[in-house]
Amino acid sequence: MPIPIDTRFEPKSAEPRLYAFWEERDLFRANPKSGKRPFVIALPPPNVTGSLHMGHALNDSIQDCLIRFHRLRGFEALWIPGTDHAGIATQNVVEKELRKEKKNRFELGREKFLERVWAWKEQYGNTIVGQMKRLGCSCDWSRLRFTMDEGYSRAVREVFVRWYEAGLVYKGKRIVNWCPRCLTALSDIEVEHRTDASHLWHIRYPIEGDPSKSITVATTRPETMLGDTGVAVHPDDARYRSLVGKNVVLPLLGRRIPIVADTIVDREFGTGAVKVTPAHDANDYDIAQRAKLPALVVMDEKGVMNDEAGPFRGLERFAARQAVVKALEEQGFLVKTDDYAVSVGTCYRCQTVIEPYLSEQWFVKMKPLSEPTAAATRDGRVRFFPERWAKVYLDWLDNTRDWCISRQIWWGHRVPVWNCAACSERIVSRTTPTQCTKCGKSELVQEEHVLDTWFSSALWPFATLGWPDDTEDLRAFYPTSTLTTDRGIIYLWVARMVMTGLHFMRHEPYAHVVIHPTVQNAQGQRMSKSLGTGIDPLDLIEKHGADATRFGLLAQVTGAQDIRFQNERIEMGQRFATKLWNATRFLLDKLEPGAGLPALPKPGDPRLKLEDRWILSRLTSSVRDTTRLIEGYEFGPAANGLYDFVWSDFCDWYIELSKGRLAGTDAASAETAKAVLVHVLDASLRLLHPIMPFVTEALWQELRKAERAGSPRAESLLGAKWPEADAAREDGEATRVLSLLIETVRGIREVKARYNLGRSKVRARVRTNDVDGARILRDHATIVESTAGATLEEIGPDVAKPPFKATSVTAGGEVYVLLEGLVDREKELARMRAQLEKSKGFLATVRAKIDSPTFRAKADPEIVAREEDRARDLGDQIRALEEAIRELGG
RNA sequence: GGGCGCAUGGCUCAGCUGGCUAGAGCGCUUGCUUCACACGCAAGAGAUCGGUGGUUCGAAUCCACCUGCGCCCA
Repeated sequence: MPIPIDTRFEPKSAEPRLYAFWEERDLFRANPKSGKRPFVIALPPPNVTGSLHMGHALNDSIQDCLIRFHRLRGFEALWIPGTDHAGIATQNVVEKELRKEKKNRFELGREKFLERVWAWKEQYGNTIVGQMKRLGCSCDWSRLRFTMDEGYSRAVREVFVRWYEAGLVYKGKRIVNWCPRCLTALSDIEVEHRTDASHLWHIRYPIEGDPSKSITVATTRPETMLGDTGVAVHPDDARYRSLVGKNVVLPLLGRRIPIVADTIVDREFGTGAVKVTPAHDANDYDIAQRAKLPALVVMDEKGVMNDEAGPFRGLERFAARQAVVKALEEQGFLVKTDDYAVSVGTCYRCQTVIEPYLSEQWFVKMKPLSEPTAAATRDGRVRFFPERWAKVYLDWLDNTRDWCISRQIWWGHRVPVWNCAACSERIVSRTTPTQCTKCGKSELVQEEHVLDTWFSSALWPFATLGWPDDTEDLRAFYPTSTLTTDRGIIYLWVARMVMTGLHFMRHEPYAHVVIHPTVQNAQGQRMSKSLGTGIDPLDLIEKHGADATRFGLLAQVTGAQDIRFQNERIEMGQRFATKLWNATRFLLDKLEPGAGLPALPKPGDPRLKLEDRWILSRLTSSVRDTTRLIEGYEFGPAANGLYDFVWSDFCDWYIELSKGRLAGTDAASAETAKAVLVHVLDASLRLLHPIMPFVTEALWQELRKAERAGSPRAESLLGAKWPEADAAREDGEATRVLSLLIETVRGIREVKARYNLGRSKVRARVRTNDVDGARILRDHATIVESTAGATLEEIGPDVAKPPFKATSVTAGGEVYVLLEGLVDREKELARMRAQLEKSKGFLATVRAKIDSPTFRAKADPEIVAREEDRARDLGDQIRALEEAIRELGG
């Protein structure tokens, strides 16, 4: 009585059931006391506003693959999940809701608004968690964190205070990316760049005291000239050297401003002279710092020109540009206007053009933090996969500016700084103070700003584990092992996590950083909701199953930086899951429930037949390859290698070869075949589990039904062990012999296909090139006969050619298939001539090598020997083909 | 302007440190309802590996330059 099993795997119903099975048994929970070596991944926290997109799906598949792989390998595997409060994004979502109600946050007030955001978060914030479960992610949900939960917020304050006390956090005026619509500073990643067709305006600035002389500057933003406080040239520029130190009279406003020298000026750009507007350009700000020029803000926070703009006051910045150009032209200061493609930064939320804006903000001093961070990568403590990303990362660390950490929004960690209204004392505190530490009065006003979201996520690897408390988790699981993420946040997030980790934990937060490719759509475009170019991974899971989705995504991961999404790969995964299901079905049909699984004979046991030794040898290679590939984060080759092994080696050949034995009368042989089938299938399930957790778990449990009661086999595949590569199972001889047999089988099948003989059995003779080959074929004739659908009448080096036959020339000799008058002479000739041409061409290239004395002298002796073997085989083949052609009268 | 990635059969991609008669999946052609699987089995057609030079006994693989597409930084 075989073990019953559904004819088909239905991911839609099976996957949620299996996930519930894992969760009910709490199998994802990590134990800090286990004493096992930890393997830890901190999930890059998705935005609470987010839903699973293709980038998440890929990144999560990679992480789950690593976590499940290490879990099977005996590590204490911990995948820490969580979500990010995502300042501006979340605030915008709730503001949009308010707008629908014809309200805004200012009417509500800060406190009420924040209540509203929290309510929204409670209701919708865990959407993505459910979606990750659909994907099969084995996160330890008991440790789910949120960047604004109570403990985490304490970590944020702790960091701020400690850095402030160390002089690493300061308040100051700097140029920031300012969105005049959102009215806040933005991080670099929140600024998108596009190229616009615009102009380069050349403006003449008269030299003070000598109106006949002037210096011409080129600019893409003429309206900012109102805030010019200098003109800069390169110190080595002979054209302007005599002018440095002189003043010019600023057109339109008549202000006197100096000409300064600075090496940052590009002599090739425009006229080689640039206007300096320190309050509205980051480079100009730097020049001004060096030249001690004042900074003059000429527009307000909404981008409207202020009092400093004189006659242009009240104009919106782009209207001001027009007006300024017109005025310059009228007054004869405009020298010329060139067409020019200009790169403009825009707000990623509202597409408003970003204004580099001098504004008072909180900053983190970068240099003392970035230097040790760069060193950690230079000396190999933090490695990147692929390695090339280390360079990108180091370039940024070596040139980074101070980090603006304050944002003018409400949702986030409010800067833990209070100012005393009575005595102006600044209090920076871990806890909310009630009275001034200096004057004792309680008129404290907290800073309005909140911290950049990345400030809190920079603490992720240790704040999630309970820092600043000295928790058991922190001791057991920090540092984490591997971080996998998108290249887009290498600077913003990866670098900053390493900085904080080194600074507060005195240890880098992870040893490996895996930068996964970006998933593009089939046309090579970025997947984006607003462009409608995205594909929803949940649709894929719905249609093809989570296993198929994961397989398809992982199979596409190679070293390249982009992958074009191929639905075919997902379909491939789906068919693969079905294949695995059916292979198991085949085996279960031969097993009895509770009867116990047959034990695999030891290496060298004579019960193991050729094909047994062959598949066990192949399995050994597959175990070794898969282990190495996953350890090296080479998911594509790992997935594809397993696909080939299971499908081609195991299903196409081994299962086919086992059928005769299982149906035959030799009970011992059948038992051995069964044992090998069980062993290889079982190992394959474990190898595939990190990639396709659901179907492998389902089949594992089916296989378990054959076990006797009390078997030590784990109730879930999650409790199983990763297969070991057993060197004693390696068998080069079996591999060599089986390829000769496969060659011969293919020869016969090819003839049968040529004559459309379908499933009918044919009679065949095999002429081998040598006695050794003949012996092998005779020993294993049944293998050839059963898989080729043929009867081998004669085998040997001098087999007589039958009169009516079709011939197939193989590497080991010739196969004659008896055809009794069916032979199509033309078909045979065409076939053989084509093969002859090919072989001759190949022989020529091989000969060219062998005949070259330098080749013999310089190439590896192994290579030389192989080429000589090849030449001999080809010679045999060519002779056989020529003779066969002659016989047919060709 | 600097850096990086990609360019291989009709399509999408593998081919890491040079030894390949260049693989896979899809698509295409032919045959097969073979008792695990038609989401299948078997067989087949189809590529001078973007271009030009160079290094080498030997280059899809290394180097230089060029062309096209994409990403990042300034």
